[in-house]
Amino acid sequence: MNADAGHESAHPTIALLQTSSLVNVVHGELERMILSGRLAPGEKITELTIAAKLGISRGPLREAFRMLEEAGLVRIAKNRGVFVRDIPVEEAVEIFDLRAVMDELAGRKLAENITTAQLKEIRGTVDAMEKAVKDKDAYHYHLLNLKFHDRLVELAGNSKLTEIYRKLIKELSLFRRLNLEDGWLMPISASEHRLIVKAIASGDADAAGKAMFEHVMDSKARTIEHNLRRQSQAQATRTPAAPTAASKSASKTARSRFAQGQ
Amino acid sequence: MNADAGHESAHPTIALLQTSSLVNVVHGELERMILSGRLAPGEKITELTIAAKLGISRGPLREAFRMLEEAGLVRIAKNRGVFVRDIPVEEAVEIFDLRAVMDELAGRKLAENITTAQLKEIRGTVDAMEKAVKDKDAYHYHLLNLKFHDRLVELAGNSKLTEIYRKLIKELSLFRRLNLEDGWLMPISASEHRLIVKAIASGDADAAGKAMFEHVMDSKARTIEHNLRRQSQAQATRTPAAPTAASKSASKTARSRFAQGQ
DNA sequence: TTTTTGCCGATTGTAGACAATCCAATCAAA
DNA sequence: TTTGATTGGATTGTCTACAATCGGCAAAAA
Repeated sequence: MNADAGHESAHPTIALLQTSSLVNVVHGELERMILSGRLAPGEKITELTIAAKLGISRGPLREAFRMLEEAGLVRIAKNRGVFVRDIPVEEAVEIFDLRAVMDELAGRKLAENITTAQLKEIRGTVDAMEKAVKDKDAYHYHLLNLKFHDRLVELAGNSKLTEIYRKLIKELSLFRRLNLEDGWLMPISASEHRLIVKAIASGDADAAGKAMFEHVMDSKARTIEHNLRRQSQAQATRTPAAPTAASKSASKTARSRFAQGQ
Repeated sequence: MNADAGHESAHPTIALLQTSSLVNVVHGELERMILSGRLAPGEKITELTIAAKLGISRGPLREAFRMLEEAGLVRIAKNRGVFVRDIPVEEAVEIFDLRAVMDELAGRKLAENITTAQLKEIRGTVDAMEKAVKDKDAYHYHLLNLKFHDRLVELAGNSKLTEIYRKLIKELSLFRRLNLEDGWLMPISASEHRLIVKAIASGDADAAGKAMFEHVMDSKARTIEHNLRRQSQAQATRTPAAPTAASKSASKTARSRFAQGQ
């Protein structure tokens, strides 16, 4: 009977078995499939299909679905099934507004508490982002951008903030018009990241908070504009082309009103 | 084939059956039991007990538990069971900081968009709160205070903000030291509510945001102070009294380290 | 042709059964 | 007395089976 009651620091694979049940594993797997787009927004998820594919029964699967529902990634319609959620523009806008004040809070905390080692790490990420811009590697830039913001929020030291922030980011990734089909948003925002880091490094909480806030709001504006452009453009090609084919494919892919929030 | 496909506005009880499964009902019931304190923080919830009490099988119950876990109200420890979560002070502080910026956002939006009818409604709630203060009815005041803030956030018109706000409030109610044992916090904050309403009514977004922010931070400070006082006082009575009896009761009540977040 | 009605396959909702794991009490040994 | 192993009861994890519901298709009626 030494220090820890129980088995805190066992062998990693043992610890995994002790903490992870089938439900947890399946939940993680489904989340990855959804966030990667392998399960597309609006798509219906049939229990038996997934259960057979993963080689498990429906019980744990249904528990995982309930977790994903609470996380806002799927929608469960009684007697009808589970659908990957499709975030409407209005909700995306709301999330941006919320993110903005959360990032602002993160910026303020960071300006007050960040260490030089952490600053160095962040600068490294920004360097990598600028390199990705030079290489015109939009996908890599996208990943680095996610990492940049996630790390900043994490370093702010408020775990609840981090938790909610990540939840929102996951939901936002279901706003499909944002990142699919014609590549990721091109990095107009690259230079803003330098400004953010600079403001944080200066220790000026107001400036850092404002830099973060404005950055998110800019991102919001770009996303909306991008969305409007895509929408009108899609309508322009669809209307004169083949209206029947469009409605046909809409009913064919098991997309439905159940995908969106109520 | 008129307007709505399907059955939008059916008879209320029918609509209930169409949307609510056992899982939803049980989830709501458990949530009420937890938030009301009938299931206390740290307490273990045994599946069979609840299942028998509600007259259902374990399947839907387990799904409801997963939802509650994701909502942060319970903690599931593999092979060990479900425990009502006990929010530690540090987490409560984090929630307050987060709430502060969310309420600030709400205040700003309200200053820009609130209608006179809504203002009247809010003023009515504040009136009721002041009456409760006069009557020294702390419990009623507590309820009105919750309603006041909840309604303000709701009127801000950002449904995602509302959703997260409510989630945080629920979690915060599991910070048991906050509201139990020696009555609710006495309403030192009563006059601040008038200031908030006044700032919102003036249409000054900065002022309204600041008023909301400061109010939450004051609430945070009071809560921490209150908590520290309770803690030292509890220690003072416990240490000289009966140490063995204390440890005994601690093991008797099925409270455990699994109740808190990791 | 258009609408309606009844049926059938497919899918989900719930319950019950079995296997795996944990906790506590008991007992043996130092 | 304390430490360690063992064993039995209780509880959870998972699976399978059955009941309820839904959506689509075809046949019948208008």
